Amino acid sequence: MTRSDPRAPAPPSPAGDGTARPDEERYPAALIEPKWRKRWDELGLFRQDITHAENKFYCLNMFPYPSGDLHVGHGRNYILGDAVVRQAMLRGRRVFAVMGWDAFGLPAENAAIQNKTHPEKWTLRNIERMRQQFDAWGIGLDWSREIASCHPGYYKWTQWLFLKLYERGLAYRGKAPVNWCPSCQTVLANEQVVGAGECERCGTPVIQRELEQWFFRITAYAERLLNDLSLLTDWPEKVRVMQHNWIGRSEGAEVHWRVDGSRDELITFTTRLDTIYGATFLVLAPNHPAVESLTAGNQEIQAFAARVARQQSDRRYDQEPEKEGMATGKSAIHPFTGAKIPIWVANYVVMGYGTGAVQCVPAHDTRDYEFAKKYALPIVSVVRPSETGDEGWETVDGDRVFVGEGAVFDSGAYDGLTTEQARERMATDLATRRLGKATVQYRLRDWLVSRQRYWGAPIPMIYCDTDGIVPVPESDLPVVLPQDVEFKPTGESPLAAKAEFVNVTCPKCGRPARRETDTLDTFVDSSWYYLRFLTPRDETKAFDTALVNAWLPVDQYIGGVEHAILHLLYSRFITKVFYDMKLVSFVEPFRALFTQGMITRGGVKMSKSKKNTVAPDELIAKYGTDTGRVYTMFIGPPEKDAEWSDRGVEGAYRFLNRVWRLGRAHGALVKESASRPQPAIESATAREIRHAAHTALARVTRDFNEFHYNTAVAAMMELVNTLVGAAQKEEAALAPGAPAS
RNA sequence: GCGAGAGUGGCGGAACUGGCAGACGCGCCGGAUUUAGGAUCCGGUGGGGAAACUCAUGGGGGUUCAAAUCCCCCCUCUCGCACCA
Repeated sequence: MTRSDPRAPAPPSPAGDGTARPDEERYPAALIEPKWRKRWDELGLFRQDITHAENKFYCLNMFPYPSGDLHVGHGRNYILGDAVVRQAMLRGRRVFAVMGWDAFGLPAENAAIQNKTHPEKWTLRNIERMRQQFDAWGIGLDWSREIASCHPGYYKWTQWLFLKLYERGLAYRGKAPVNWCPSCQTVLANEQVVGAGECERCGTPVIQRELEQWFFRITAYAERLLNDLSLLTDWPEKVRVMQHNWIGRSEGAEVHWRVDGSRDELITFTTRLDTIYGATFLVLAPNHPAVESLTAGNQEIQAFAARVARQQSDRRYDQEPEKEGMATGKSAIHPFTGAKIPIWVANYVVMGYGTGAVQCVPAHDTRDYEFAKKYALPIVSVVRPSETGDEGWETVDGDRVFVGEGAVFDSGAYDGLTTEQARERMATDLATRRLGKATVQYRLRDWLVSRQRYWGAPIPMIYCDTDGIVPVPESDLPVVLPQDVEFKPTGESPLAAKAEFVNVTCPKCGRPARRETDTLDTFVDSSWYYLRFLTPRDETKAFDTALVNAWLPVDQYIGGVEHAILHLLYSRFITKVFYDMKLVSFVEPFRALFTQGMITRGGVKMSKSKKNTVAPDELIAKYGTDTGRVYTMFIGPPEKDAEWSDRGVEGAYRFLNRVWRLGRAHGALVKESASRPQPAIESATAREIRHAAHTALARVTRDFNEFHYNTAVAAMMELVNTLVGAAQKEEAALAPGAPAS
């Protein structure tokens, strides 16, 4: 921003004294932009009096993780959001635009280990830095409402949320596998497992370990989360579909199979109960709980199951692996025929879906067919296609397998029924005999919220030898994260090594007890933050029901598509829980959603680790904020990824200079003519200008409503081109052959 | 494999409900300015043709007075999920 930089905006020289030719005059961004930012601040333009909510417009960008310097890729999100905010404001909406920080999480902890600083210090410094950058970008925000999820005044209420879920039976403790590095003795997040399942730090193969962990029972809300997607008409179709698939509802039936020669029972889930007369074997997932008892003493098969289970958990293959299995030697009793069919363990059934046990009908399922062929298991057809043709036929290794619908045969009392009728009847009959029933399965799993990490909200629970699991009383919140802990990864939360933290008296019996030392997943922090901005400093409650009901749902939510599933699903879930608690009156937190694309450079996402970022500070120093903003808007369709181009930036800069020169040369005229009555007969040029202005107006309005900022900028460029052309024509007409100066 | 989206100049991309394909920008070419280069400003710029014209929106068919846009078949790419029982 120094004057000596030849590219810096030159000071205006209206006298045309020879230091700068009029056609070279630059837009003096360094003078103008700070002036206006100061003015907005003085006016309190973005401060909102929340006591009035009529005509409200709550616009929210997904709050960022304070990772340090922002680059122009981040800038795109906030510049788009700012455009939405300013348009709404100009249209007289009561705008609510706020910013916060998703400030807990692993990177802060890693940075702390690396730089020997405290995560909090690192985080707060980054926040400070990023706040300045937002300001330099001219993003209009009500900073008096800023929140940070790592602040005790905030996470107190994250902990409160946990207690509320616990009270309602929606938070529970259960076993779950974690990624474990045997060498580092630590739990690893999925993203710390690299290559073919190795520890990011030391390269040791990562193993799975079962730990007691906390879960949120989001599956209890699966049906509503699915159904209410239909309310979200202003969400991108893509995101709705992703959520739909993630929840993954399928209707089918549970079938109980008695294990021959034992009192044990296996439960399978199938969507094709109608084919059960064709079931010639059962397959269990390698980590199915029954595997151990069924194969007691058989080391070979247990080793096989363990190996295959590990392979499954890696899930780092491009194609499906070759199907592999071993017979357990045990059989199950077919609930309809009484036949004994063998029970196998195989790698193509996973524990994470259904019951982890399936009936196998090789004649009507491609996977079962493939497996049956390999191990020479019987293949029994029971469905006859209702129509001829290729409908419902699949090809496996050159063989044709019918997986479609039709009529069943060789199926006892059900012969002749359509597959659909057979499914219904069979389910009813199973239910009567208490051997099964029609059920609905979801792919969605419960939300594992425990993290064996330091930098997060402590889970407000206490373990007492007498009273068991005891929640921390609400009046004792927040459970404050202690400052001085050792961050060395040890395998459990660093909090566990902190005696002053761990040792506590039981709130029930007063005897010595231990605190939970795990912290909450940061997605818990972000699952409710949009409710906090209305009353960011309230120490008496998480949010104010009346205010929240007046100002929410968020009218426009903006963020990256990378949050299309988890963050949005969790927020929707928590909102529904609050709805059930009668704390909010709406069932969906975000009325409209816009997911913008990333900025790439050299074809890859702009990121610090890729070393392909463009620093906004340099950009602003060289061209000014508005150049960056115009370019960012113009770079391409906002919902798509866009490649950064330094040449493109210069184009935006040229455009702004054109506007500047046009204004300086003709601004006075415009002002004057505005107060003059419209002449009865317009000149051709005047008509051309009027037409261009109205066209631009219409297009920009339409484009803004549809997030087409790239074409809105183009429309304004066109208008300016027309005006410059018109000005030249007029000058030529006024001074024929008489050069000025 | 399933689902979603996309294929238009040298490049990013426009084209509202079927109505002049290529807006706008980058690049390139020419001009002005400059000792020169850069920067800046002005103009030109899909292919072929001297021209009238003509050919062009991944490929092939179709509907229509009229198709980038609608229908059918095929190809390619991107993203998401993935042995979902």
